[in-house]
Amino acid sequence: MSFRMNEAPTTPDSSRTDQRRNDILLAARKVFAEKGYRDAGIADIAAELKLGHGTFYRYFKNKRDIFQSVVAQVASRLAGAIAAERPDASTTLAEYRQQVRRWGHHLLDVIQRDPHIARILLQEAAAVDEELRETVNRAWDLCAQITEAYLVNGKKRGFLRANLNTRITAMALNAVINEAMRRGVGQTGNAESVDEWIDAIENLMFDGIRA
Amino acid sequence: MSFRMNEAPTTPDSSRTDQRRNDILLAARKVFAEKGYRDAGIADIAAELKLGHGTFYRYFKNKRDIFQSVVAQVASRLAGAIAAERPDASTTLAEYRQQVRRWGHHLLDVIQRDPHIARILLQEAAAVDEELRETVNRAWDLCAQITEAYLVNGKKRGFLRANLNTRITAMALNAVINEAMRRGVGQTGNAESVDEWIDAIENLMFDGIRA
Amino acid sequence: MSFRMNEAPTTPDSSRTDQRRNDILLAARKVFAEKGYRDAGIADIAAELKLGHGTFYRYFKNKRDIFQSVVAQVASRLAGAIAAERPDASTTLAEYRQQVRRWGHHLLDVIQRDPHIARILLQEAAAVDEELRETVNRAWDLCAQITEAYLVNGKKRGFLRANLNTRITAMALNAVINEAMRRGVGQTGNAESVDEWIDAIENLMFDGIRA
Amino acid sequence: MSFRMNEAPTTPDSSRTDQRRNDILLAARKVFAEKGYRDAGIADIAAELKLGHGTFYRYFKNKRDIFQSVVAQVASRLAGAIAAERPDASTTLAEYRQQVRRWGHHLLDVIQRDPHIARILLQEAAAVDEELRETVNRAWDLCAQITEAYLVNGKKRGFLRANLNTRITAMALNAVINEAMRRGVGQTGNAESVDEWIDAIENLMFDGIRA
DNA sequence: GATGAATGAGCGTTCATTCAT
DNA sequence: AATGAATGAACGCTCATTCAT
Repeated sequence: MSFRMNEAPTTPDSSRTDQRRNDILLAARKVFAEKGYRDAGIADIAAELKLGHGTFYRYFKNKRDIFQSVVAQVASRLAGAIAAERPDASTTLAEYRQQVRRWGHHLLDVIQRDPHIARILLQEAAAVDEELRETVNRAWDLCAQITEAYLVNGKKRGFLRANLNTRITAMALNAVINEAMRRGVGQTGNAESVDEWIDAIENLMFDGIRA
Repeated sequence: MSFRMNEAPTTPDSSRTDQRRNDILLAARKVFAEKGYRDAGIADIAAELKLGHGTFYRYFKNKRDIFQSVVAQVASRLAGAIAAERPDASTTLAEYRQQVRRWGHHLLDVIQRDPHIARILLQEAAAVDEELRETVNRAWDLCAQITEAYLVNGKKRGFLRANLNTRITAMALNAVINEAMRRGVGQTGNAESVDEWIDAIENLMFDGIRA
Repeated sequence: MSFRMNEAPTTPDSSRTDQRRNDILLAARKVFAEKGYRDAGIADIAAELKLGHGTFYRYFKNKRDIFQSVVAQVASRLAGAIAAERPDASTTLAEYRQQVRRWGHHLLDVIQRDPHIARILLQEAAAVDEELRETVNRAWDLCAQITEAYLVNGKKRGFLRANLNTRITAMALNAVINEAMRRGVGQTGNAESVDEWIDAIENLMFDGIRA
Repeated sequence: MSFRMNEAPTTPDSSRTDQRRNDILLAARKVFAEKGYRDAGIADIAAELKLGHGTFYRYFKNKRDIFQSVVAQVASRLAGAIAAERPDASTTLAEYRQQVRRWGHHLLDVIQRDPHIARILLQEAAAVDEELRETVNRAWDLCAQITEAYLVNGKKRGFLRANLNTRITAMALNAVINEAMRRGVGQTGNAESVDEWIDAIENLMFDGIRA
C-alpha cells in the first residue's frame, strides 16, 4: 500500500505473497522429505503452517506443482553450491587437490544445512513421474558436466592423465558424492564424518587404491 | 509319478502354482518398475497377464506383499551376482584387476538381463515404507561388505595401499556401479557401453586420475 | 449301484445324495449360527466338512438357498415340538397347567438340543431379506396360532377368562418363550434354569403378579 | 455474538456441524433399518441426503462408527422413555396398574414416533458384531432391571405376590413389550392397536388368564 | 460327482481439488 | 485473501459363483 524504501525488488503486495509462498515451500520440503511424495497430504503441509489447506491452491496449482517448485528450489540450491568454484581455477596438482576437497565440502554442506534436500533430490523426485525424473536428472547431469569441466581442465593443464575418460569419470565421482549425501554423511548421529569421506574420495581420485 | 531328470524339485501340483506365482511376480516387477509402486494398480498387473485381478489375492496377501516378494526376488538375484566371485581368490594385482572387471560385469549383467531390476532396487523399494527401505539397504550393505572384503584381501596381500579406508572406499565403489545401473548402462539405446564404464572404474581404482 | 434290501425309501443313489445334503445343512446351521449369515463364508462351511467349496453348488443353488434350507429345517423342527401336544387335550385347569409346562419344556428342549436353532430363527433369518423374514414370521405365527388354540380351548371349557384376548395373549406368551430361548435358558453356563422360567411363566399366566 | 433466547446450548459454529451430523444420523437410521446393516451402503445414506458419500467421512470414522452412533442414539431414546416413570411412585394397586399402562405407552410411543428404532434395536444391532450385540443387550438389560424395580417395589408395598420371581418376570414382561414393538403395534396399517396390547398385558399381569 | 483356481461385481475408504462464504 | 466443508474419482480388497479338469 504505502511506499517504503529499501524494499526488496518486488511490490509491497507481492512481497507478502512471496513470503507466504516461501513459507509453504519450506514446510512442503520438510513434509515431502519426511513422508514421501505420496504419503504427504496437502493437509499435512497445512497443519505444519497452521493454515487452511484450501489456502495452498491460492499459491500453487496442485500438489504436483508444489512439489515441482520444491524440487526446483533445492535443485538451484545444489547448483549454487557447485557454482561456488571455478573449474579452471587450479593451475597445479596441489591446488587442484585443494579445490576438489572444497568442492566436496560445498556439496555436503548443502545436505548438512537441510538433510531434507537429499531425500527430495535423490529419492522422492524420481518417484513421481517422468517429467520430474527428467528435471532432477538434468540437475545431476549439470553437476556431472561441471565435474567434467574440472577434469578436462586438469587434463589440459597436464596434471591429469591424458587417457582419462572425463565423461564417465565425472559421473562416477558424482555418484560417490551422492552416496555420501544419501547416507547422511555429516549429520548428527551418523557414523562417518565428512572428512573421512572427502579423504577417501581424494585418495581414490589421486592415488587409486593400489600400493 | 514318472522319474524325469533335470526336473525342478517341486511336486507336480505345486509346480503349477509356483509357475503362476512366478508369472505374477514377473509381471508385477515390470509394472512396478514402469509405473512406480503407487501408480501401479493391481488391475495393471492383472491386465498384463490377462487375469482377473481377484486372482492375485490367491497368490499374494495384498499389494505390498506382491511388491515385497518382487523386491526379495530381485535382491536375491543381485546377491547371486555378487557371490559369483570369491573375495580372496586373487593373489596378484593383475589377477585382482581381472577380478574387478568380472565383478563389474556380473552386476551390470543383472541389469542388462532385466532393466526393471535397477528401478526396483534403486528407486521404488525405498519409496514404499521404512521396512522395505531397510530391506534394500541391507542388500546394498551386503554388497558393500563383500566389496570391502575384496579390498581387505588386497591390503593383506600387499597389492593395495596400507592406508586404504576400506569401508568408505567400498561404499564409494558400489555407488559407482549403482550409478552405472541407474543409468541403464549396457541397455539398448544407451550412449555408454559396459566396457567404457568398467574401463573407467578400473582405471580410477588402480591408477587414479592424475598424470 | 447294487440292489440292497431294507434300504431307506429312496434309491441308493439319492440316499447318498441326501446324506451329503444333510451333512452340509448341519454344518451350515452351525456356521451360520456362529458367524451370522453375512460373515459366514461358503468356504467356512466347506472347511467344516473338509469338502471343496465348489461341491456346495451341486447341492444348493447358492448361499441364500443353503440358508433358506437351514431355516426351513429348523423351523420344521420347531413345528414338530409344538405339535407334540394337542391344544384341546386338557379338560381341567390342573391338566391345563401341566400341559402348559410340557409345552414350555418341548420348546426349550429344541434349543437345548441345538442352541444354534435359536440364533437362526430369532436373529439371523430376519436379517437376510424380506422373504426369509416372512418365512420365520410365518413359523412364529403358526406357533402363536397353536398357542391361541390352547387359550380358545380353555375359554370354551370355561377354565379361562371369558374376556381373554386370546390372539394377543398368545403372541405375548410366545414372546416370553422366545425370550427364554434367546437367552439360552437351559444351556450350560446359563444362570437361569428351565424350571425357573417355566415356573415363572406358569405363575404369571395363572396367578398374575398380584398378591 | 448476539444473545438469543431459547437457543440450543452450542456455539453457532458447532451447531452447523451438529445439525449435519444429526441429519446423517437420521438418514442412516432410516437406511440401516430398511436395508439392514450389511445391505445398506454408504452410498445409500449419501443418496438419501443428496450428499457426496465422501462427506460422511468428515463426520464419522467409518460405516461401523455411523451405525454405532445410530444405535447409541436410539438406545438413549429408549432409556429416556423408561426413565419417564419412577419405579417406587405407586403406593396402591390401582395406581400401580395405571403406572404399568403409562409405562407400556411410553415404550410403544418411541416406536410409533420412529418405527425404524425397533428394527435397529431388536434386529440389526445384534447382527453386526459382538460389541454392538453387547451394547443393545445392556440397554435391554437396563430396561429389565427397571421393570424389576417396579416389581420389587410392588412386592415390598405388599400388593404383589410375595413369592414372585421378580427377575424372570421382569424379563418376561419386557419380552412382551418387545414383541409389541417388533410387530409394529400402533403403526399405521397394523391390525392391533396399542390399547389392545396394553389391555392384554395389564390383564395378563394382574389377573392372569384363568377364569 | 468332486474340486478349487479363476473371476469380477461391488463396496469401504482416501484425499486432491473446488468453491461458497 | 483465507477457509474448510463438500465432493467423487479411484483403488484395494472380498467372496459368491462358475467351470475346466
